[in-house]
Amino acid sequence: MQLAPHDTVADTLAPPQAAHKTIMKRMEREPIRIEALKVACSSCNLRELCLPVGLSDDDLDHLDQLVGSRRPVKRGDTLFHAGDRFESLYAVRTGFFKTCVSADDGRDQVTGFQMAGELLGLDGISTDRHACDAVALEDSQVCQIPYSQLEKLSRESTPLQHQFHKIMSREIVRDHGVMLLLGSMRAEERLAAFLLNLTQRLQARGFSASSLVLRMTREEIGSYLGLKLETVSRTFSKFQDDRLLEVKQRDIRVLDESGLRRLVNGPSC
Amino acid sequence: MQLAPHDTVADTLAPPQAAHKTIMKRMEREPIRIEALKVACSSCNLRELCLPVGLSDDDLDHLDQLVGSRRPVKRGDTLFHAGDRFESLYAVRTGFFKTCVSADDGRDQVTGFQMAGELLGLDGISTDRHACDAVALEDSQVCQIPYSQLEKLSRESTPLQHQFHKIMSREIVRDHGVMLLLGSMRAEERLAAFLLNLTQRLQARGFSASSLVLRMTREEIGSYLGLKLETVSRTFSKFQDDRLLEVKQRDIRVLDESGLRRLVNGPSC
DNA sequence: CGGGGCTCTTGATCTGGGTCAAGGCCGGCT
DNA sequence: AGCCGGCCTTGACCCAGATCAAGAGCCCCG
Repeated sequence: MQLAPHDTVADTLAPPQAAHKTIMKRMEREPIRIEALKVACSSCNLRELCLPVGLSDDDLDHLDQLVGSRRPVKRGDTLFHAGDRFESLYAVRTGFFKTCVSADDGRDQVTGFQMAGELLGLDGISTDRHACDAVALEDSQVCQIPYSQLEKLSRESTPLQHQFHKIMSREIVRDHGVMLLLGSMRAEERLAAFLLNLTQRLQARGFSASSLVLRMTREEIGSYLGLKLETVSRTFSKFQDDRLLEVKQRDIRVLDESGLRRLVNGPSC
Repeated sequence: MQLAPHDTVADTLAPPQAAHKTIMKRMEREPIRIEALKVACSSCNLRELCLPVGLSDDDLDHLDQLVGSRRPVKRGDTLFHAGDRFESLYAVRTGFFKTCVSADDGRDQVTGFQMAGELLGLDGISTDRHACDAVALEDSQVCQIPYSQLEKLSRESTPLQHQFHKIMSREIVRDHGVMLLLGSMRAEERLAAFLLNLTQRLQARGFSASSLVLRMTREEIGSYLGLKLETVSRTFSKFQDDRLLEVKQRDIRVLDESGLRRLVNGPSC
């Protein structure tokens, strides 16, 4: 079982790096007017990974009106806190986030890592308050989607409604995959599953499947995987000894993907 | 943090035992005509725990038309399998279910236990196929909710749409709570959290908060909590030694609820 | 009402990953 | 450039929970 499929993603996606560079250049020229920078869903290169999947041009126009403001979030900043009033969902445009819940006694658990095209804030719908913190792990931009307007629009557009439901359902399926991982896998299997999931999502966004830069610390990986940071570090080293990976701090090169896959599926036996 | 809040439940709910007994009596008299037994959402004593929360009488009438058939599921029978085509959601009317996902290598993980008023099948929306098995742990009845009709109706009724979204979101929040449990709690804390969650949900349904009959085996509890059945059994025994519980096989009596609560929140330290 | 097969309990032992501790690396800031 | 603090690695040791094993309770069915 794949940890978090995201497998409805279109394969025909154009590599997003180029557009990203353009934006960056523009940001250098006009550092003050970032927030005014309006990019419509209809012309966004993430549309096949994000909310607009399967929408007609007409529906897309409506969505464009809804997704008004873009918002930069600096590395380390919190997009929303648990307990904050829930008003909007956020689609990651560029960058990388983590979400985490905390227990009363302060222990906390990373519940996910989100990259371009993924939605943040779905947990807030249930009680009108966010149930987790969302923190940017690098300088990022999000598109703000006012929830009441999304509900309104999805009453008018069947494909949008359908797509939104699919995204929520996919989050539930993903969570169940993480439960399987946390409940029944051993450290090596967990880390292998995690890496395969990351590379797969990066690949869907036009990046290399074999080399990646981790945006999170060993501790954050550990929290997500139910392991201590020392165990994560040791397991990385073991994978390196076994010629599955090349690890240099946060730079990872996958040398033997099928080896990782074997680890996840059939354990040692 | 509560494991799975379900805290939007109305406190004013009439105890369902009485109605349950009535149904049971009727079932004894007319064992063959069970399936014809039509109970509308509008007159269902679970309506404050189920999909109809917050609906107007008018909307309820529409929902009644949608939720046509009721279906008995015998103990041990599977309501749906992973991979089955997804067509309907199911609301548990009476009885008790577990849902579980399985890895390629056969290991499986119980992802939840569902009781009266809770929805089964939400994971199917994402790929049009169910992603887990749903198995009845006692003789049960479910209301079948054809999904396409639910989508249609929720385009026409804002409160229904809103309630449906809340239910999906609540499932996501619940899953995150389970991740916290699996990722960072120790055996005793996990079992205590599990028991508190169960008693809370039973209480919301009008049952005693202090005595319950487990419908699942030690192994199923263990799978859900990421523990082996021996550990579950030992932890029950320990709780009994510590005067927190009285345990006789599947009959559990909670002797010290706040003791359990203390275990979950502030661990030993 | 007696036998067989699940469950559940309990004991003995083992081990994967946690804990504690000591350095090393690296990037940001003065 | 050089220092400081946050990350990361690695070693030594320990312990919670897994594993293996034996037997007891309970329920269904003939």
